[in-house]
Amino acid sequence: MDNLPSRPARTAENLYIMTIDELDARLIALLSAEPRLGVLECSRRLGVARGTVQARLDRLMSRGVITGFGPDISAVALGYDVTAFVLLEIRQVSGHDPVAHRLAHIPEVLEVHTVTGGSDLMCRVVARTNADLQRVIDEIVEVRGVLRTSSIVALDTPVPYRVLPLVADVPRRAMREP
Amino acid sequence: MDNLPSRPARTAENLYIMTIDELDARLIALLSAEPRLGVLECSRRLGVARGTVQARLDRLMSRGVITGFGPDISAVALGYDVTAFVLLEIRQVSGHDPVAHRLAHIPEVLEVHTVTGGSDLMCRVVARTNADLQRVIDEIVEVRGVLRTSSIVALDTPVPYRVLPLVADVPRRAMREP
DNA sequence: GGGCGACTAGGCAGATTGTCCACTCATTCA
DNA sequence: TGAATGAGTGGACAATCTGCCTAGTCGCCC
Repeated sequence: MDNLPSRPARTAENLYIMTIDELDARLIALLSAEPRLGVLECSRRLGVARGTVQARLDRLMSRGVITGFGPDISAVALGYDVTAFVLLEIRQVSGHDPVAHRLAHIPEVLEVHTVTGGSDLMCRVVARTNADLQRVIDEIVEVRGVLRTSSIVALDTPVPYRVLPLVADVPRRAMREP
Repeated sequence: MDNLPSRPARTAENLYIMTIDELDARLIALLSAEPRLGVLECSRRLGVARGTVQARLDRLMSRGVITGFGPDISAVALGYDVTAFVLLEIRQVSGHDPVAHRLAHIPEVLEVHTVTGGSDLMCRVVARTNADLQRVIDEIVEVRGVLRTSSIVALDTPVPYRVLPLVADVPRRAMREP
């Protein structure tokens, strides 16, 4: 039918930045909604041949758009009810990486970014309780190279992490732009 | 062999907060490493019977520890190279939720939290370029109820989002604590 | 002692996977 | 214009896995 290839838009290093087409987006949405679907069932739902789904999946994975199908773990279900973002000021001379590397050894640190603005690093941490958060922050402060921290506690998460709207938007945007 | 049940630690509403045991942790780690493994192959790798793996998986899912196996999408691979955290100050009278709801309509907004501190909301956004980030922020500012924003741009992500260390830590912690 | 939950080991029919093939259609390019 | 190329279709194959079931063992708790 419509034979729109999802052509690579540009190359950076050997990493393809690609524009996905509408079928890719539908496939991703379908797999997000019912992740345990097999290739065959996907092809039925999408109304295309099984080989097509297989090829699309292979391409999405080899181009790095889909990085995996790892199980999504709920920290809350494990008893970690408190989420916070901790901004770090660090001793600049030693650089960011050694500090980030040491932060990575704390299990409650789920994510670390180097950032612009008044701080140098920002990390996302979880804890079991507010008191437990104090313990985690203490562990962070003890990391060599960390000078100061300030925390932003997340009280609620009205929009949990999601990428689907973005995925759906890419083909639309590609449509509008030549 | 060791017959440690992963017993529910406490109940909140009808949501079980559970302590997982070491086999659960190994299963999650295995599935994270090779997500497309079937139940049978998992049982071989873990050295337990197929039925056990099946039962463990069912329980982890029904208790909400594993919330799904959705495909992990790389925003970068889709051309969204810029990540930023935007702190919002909002008109308090209208409340957080209406604003969060409107923010949810912007595809580039990947996550929204209500937070403590000087700001009211914090969201994680992505954009294609710095100029594109300006566009996204403009869209956010235009949301009714938003008074002011300040942005923290993530330059690099030395520790990308992960939960595995936490998962591995839970059985250890349960070991230490009575 | 009996009940209960978790685990092992095995069997079975049906469905799915990976991997072929031949063929069509549209686009690109010499 | 005509050949080559890439994407998709529809079908086929053996090998494998799934969902579901049974029976028996082990450890724990009332």
